[in-house]
Amino acid sequence: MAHAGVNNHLRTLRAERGWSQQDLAQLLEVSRQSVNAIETGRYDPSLPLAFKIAELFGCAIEDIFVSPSKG
Amino acid sequence: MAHAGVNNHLRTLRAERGWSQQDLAQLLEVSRQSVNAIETGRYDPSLPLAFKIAELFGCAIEDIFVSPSKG
DNA sequence: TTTCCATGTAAAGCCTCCTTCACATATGAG
DNA sequence: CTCATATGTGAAGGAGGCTTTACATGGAAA
Repeated sequence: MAHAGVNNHLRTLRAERGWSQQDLAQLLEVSRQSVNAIETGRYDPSLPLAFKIAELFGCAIEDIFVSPSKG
Repeated sequence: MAHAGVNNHLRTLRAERGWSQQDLAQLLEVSRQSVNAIETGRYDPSLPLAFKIAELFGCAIEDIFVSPSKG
């Protein structure tokens, strides 16, 4: 599979909280594989999932996901 | 088709600039039908397209797309 | 070593995003 | 009326997001 269109800091944010991918998956109500695929850059989350992630970490989508057009 | 997971203000922003759906589609490099489908709530944009839309209008994704968990 | 947990990944299947082509309606200009 | 523009939608197909099942690796602990 090709690279995702957007980079992200999900792994860092998750690690800061001491959560496993499984923990995060349950909080987001998605599968562990989905969390892993997003962290490893295999694909981007849907917009609703991106919102859910941002809400969980209490920040803006732009603080977690980084458009390639910006550094 | 069911309703999209996220509401948006795309139609308003586009109208403020006097752009047709076709105009906006060309600026975003997507089809006119995609713009229409997003405006009419048939589906959500992908995360990369949401970024592109936000960048075009010079604001945050959260300023255009509204998670249903918030009013 | 054995066991357990965390992570990475593959396959198959379903649903969503986005495309093109096509058609319908409405509105305004001439 | 005729013509052009703007919008809404349907169908079919390709690419991508997400699921479950399953297997592999690596590290920590006993």
